[in-house]
Amino acid sequence: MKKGDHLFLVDGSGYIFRAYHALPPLNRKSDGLPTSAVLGFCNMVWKLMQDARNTSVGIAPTHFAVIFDYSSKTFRSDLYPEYKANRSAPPEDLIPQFGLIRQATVAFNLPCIEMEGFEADDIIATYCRLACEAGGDTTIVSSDKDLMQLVGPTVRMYDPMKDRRISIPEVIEKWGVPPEKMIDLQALTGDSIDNVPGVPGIGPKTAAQLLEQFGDLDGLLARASEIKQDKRRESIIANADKARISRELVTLKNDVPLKEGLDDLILHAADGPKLIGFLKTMEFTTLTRRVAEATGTDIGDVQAAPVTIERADTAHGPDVGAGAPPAAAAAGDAAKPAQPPVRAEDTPPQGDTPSLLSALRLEKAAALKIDPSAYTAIRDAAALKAWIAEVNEAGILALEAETTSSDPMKAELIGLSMAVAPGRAVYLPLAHKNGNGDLLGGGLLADQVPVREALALLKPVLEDRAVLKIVQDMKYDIVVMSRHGIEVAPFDDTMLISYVLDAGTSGGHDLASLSEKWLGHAPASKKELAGSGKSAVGFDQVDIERATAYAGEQADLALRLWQLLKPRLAAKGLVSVYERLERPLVPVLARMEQRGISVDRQILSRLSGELAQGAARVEEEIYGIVGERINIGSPKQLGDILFGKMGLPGGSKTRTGQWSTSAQLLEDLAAEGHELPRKIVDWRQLTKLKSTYTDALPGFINPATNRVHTSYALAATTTGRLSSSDPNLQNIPVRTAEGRKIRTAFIAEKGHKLVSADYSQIELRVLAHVAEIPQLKQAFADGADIHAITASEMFNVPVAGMPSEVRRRAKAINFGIIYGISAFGLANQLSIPREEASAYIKRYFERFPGIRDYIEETKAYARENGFVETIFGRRIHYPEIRSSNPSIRAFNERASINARLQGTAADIIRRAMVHMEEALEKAKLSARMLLQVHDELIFETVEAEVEATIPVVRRVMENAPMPAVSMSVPLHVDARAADNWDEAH
DNA sequence: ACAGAAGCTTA
DNA sequence: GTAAGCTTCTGTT
Repeated sequence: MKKGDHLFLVDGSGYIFRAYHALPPLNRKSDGLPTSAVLGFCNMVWKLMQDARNTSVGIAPTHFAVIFDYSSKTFRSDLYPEYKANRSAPPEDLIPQFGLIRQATVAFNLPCIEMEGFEADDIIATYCRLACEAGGDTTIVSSDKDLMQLVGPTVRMYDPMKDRRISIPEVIEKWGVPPEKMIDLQALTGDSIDNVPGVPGIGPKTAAQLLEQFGDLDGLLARASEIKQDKRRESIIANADKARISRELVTLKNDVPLKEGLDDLILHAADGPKLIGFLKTMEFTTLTRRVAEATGTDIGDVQAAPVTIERADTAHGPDVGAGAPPAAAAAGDAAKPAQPPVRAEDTPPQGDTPSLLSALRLEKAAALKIDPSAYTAIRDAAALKAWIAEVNEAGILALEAETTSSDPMKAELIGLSMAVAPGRAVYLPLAHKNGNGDLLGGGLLADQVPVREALALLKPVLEDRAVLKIVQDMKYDIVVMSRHGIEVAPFDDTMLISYVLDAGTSGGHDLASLSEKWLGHAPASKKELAGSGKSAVGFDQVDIERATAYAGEQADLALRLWQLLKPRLAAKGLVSVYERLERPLVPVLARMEQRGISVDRQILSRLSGELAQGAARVEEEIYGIVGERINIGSPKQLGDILFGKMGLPGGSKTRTGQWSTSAQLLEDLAAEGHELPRKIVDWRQLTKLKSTYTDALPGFINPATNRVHTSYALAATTTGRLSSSDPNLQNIPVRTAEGRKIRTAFIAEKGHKLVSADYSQIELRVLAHVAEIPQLKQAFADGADIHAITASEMFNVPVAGMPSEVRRRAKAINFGIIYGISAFGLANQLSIPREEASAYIKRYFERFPGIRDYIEETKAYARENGFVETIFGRRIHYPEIRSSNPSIRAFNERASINARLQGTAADIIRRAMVHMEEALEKAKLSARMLLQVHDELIFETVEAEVEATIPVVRRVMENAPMPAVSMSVPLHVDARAADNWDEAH
């Protein structure tokens, strides 16, 4: 090897696992032999040999080798017996592929290198050193962090699956340290997969910071006492030995006694017939053809070459432990019948009745073929004007905003897709960029109508009362468009129509699910267009042609679904649910989300500090009792310590066979006098509050508005409730004093107050109304203590002077009814024997026979119809209510009992929200709704109007069922104002 | 990277 | 016993 030569080292073992998991399963057609990893490997090697210049590598190889692990037993196991000890056997269908990939390597005319007692990584390290000494360059084909220590001026890595080059800057970017410090970093962080211990509590971020500060691991260990953070310092001092042994484990050996020298790795031209013979045997038709073309071989001249297929018990692939089960299907076995093809065909839409099926067929016959290539892009103002004329003619317009973010408060508008009839869709690109953009908005692609001009042209149509806009998930588009000064109306929302028709049936209400369900068509996914996870790009980076096909289809599908679904609302008597409870709530919620709520950063930061201190203190106490520094956050480790090492009693197992460490169980142990469980419960509370709330919330403060904007989902629950996410503001702590402090951070603007108004016992009131229970109705009419009345009825004790325990039990039963009571659940809740719980329920039904009737009637109705209804007519489906499995059936029965109550309560507050804005406006009040938490509404209002606002809010909420339904039980709303949410609640 | 389990928060 | 969403850990990369 000489200067200018280039050595490629492929980490064969690493690639096998990655390819196996990343690629869809693939089986040889003739006999089902699994081959996805083999094909991935062959494609990758072929590509590297053909066009390394065209990939991120940029250089063609002169030397090439594929390196494999020989077995899991290496010198490291002697150093540290636990090393890689918890590796399990590879998946069954991967086992035969280890051998095949070695044979593929040989077929490619490439050296296939492995060495007993050493890992592939050590061999790679040794070749790296040799190549470097000879003056050559090296590319390691792998993305394994264990190899990053080898990166240097002449050595880089290449990730073939992401086409990404990893050299010194990329290592620094990813890990915060240069390659030569990777060993020390790994020694500190450890590796749970390989069982490298590291130092507990030190992750990559901390490790990088420490190495920056102290130079290297030895420096750090020598001067560990200087570390300021108590816990960190002690952990490092206590675990110095672990760090040193970890360093030995992760340091790659670069003096492996190799059989093949660098000259043995010189790359030879592919032997066409030999390679094609192998590929033919594997039945890789596309690759076979490509290789044949490139090598000038006639495929017909080549016979498929025999291959050897190893069974698990003979293969010496890495990590195939001695205890690995033999592969069930040694795939070449001729006696085995061919397995079914693995790439499953699209399943046809499911209908549950013959009439639905036939209706489906009719519609599908009527539906035009969906052809994304037929959509066009609007590239100038003249075309846009022509399109607008077409829209006015049609009177309907399906619409979707294409943006850069799923958060509508941050999303930049990139384009609009529009459709006026099935198959007649266009895409209007507005802000697609070429990737070379600068801060001044350069990089904008040519031939796009300027945003301002386009929106000015579109605004009249989008706001035209005579043009119905059809949108899938309108709330998102309302927020985005209103940020551009356009109030889109009127509209229909296909997601909400589906939700009203089909809440509770399987499948979501998103466009892709609806398209598959009703049109039998899987739309192009955004993932395919823009990638996913870290490598995702903004929609502005998608080229306009591909964006047109994708976006046009979205609008086309929304339009077709609307045509299909809208008539069904009337057919099923659900128009008023849609028009009164769903559609009008959309703009209301859009405004609430846009307003957001003010959150005090300083309060949260102070709380975070307090919680951190508290948690650290409890943590030390726990370590003191346990005697080692376990990860308290790991239920697995915790279970082992509590019930194994410390031998605490009881302990049930979860369904995965782990010890249960639930709060309930730990509380019980604490009650028996054990001190450790109490501390664990405390620790969990502190860390939960910190991670979920005080640490996370500041990250949701929108820099532009300085407020937190949650997102409400209208179609996420089965019962009609809303849900809140990003952040979820419907589960902010309230039960404990510690938790409630978080609510003090939710504050009113200066000169304003927060008003909180919540329904009292709304679900029990609904129960009293629908089940017509005289005693409960009377109690609510009298404004009495409902749980005390229940207890008094059941146990014949007077309300005055009632022991709190008696009332508590009655309260649990009342809640139990709402949840579709079971003796098992009640017994759990009250920590009493199941027989006793049964007796309570029996007694309850004797005193309130109307409730038993209500329950039985609900079950019978659900069984008969497959759904239940709220008093406003909302339908909630329970397709499994007739299941032959008793536990599934019972679950559906309980859920349906609950759904009538929870759903009715949800409908009531929806109606209140729909009526609220108009009532406030009429009363000339400036109060604004900010949040909804199922039975509570939170407003912000100027201080001077607080007193006038509360009665209006209360009136709207208490009268919300009217005039649709007149309830026989009064609703009661408590409301108060304060500077923060804690005091207002 | 991502999925699932466990655990915890709310009404 | 009902209805949700988020974080951490774990186990496959």
